[in-house]
Amino acid sequence: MTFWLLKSEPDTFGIEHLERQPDQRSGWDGVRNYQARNFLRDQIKLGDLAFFYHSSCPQPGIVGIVEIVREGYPDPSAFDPTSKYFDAKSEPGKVRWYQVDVQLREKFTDVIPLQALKLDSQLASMPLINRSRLSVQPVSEEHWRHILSHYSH
DNA sequence: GCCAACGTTGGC
DNA sequence: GCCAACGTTGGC
Repeated sequence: MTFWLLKSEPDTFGIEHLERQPDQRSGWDGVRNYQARNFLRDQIKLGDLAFFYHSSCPQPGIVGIVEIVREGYPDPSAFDPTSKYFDAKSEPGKVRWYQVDVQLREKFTDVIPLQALKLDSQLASMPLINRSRLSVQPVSEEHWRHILSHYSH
């Protein structure tokens, strides 16, 4: 069992969008970074939990928890010319990009702001804090518990 | 809108 | 294989 953090822009797909999906469940598509892809393809397992993180918005931060309900499988949006995630270099039959399916487990009543997490020395080693532009990242169990016990209610 | 971080591309 | 140019992410 591993913990994760998944970033998404709320203008594109925020936790409110997930909340409105049938069964509050959705594919996590559009990841176009190889390191993030490798996590999706190889490491994220059924039943793993992930923080849902809102980026590029007025209040960046953690907004809830999702559970992985399907492990890595090819992201069809890479092959769809009408998709904003279309990848012209993806050859048919050669899968480059993967997604998982997530289901909403908890929507926090308040955002846990990035601003607060950055001030917490216990969290300084999180990729969220010290590594830019990684949209899928592991969260240690220690950090997971720390964030839940100190910042969510 | 700016710009730092950093990943990708392509010429050599 | 190096590295400069370029593109994207994402906080501010």
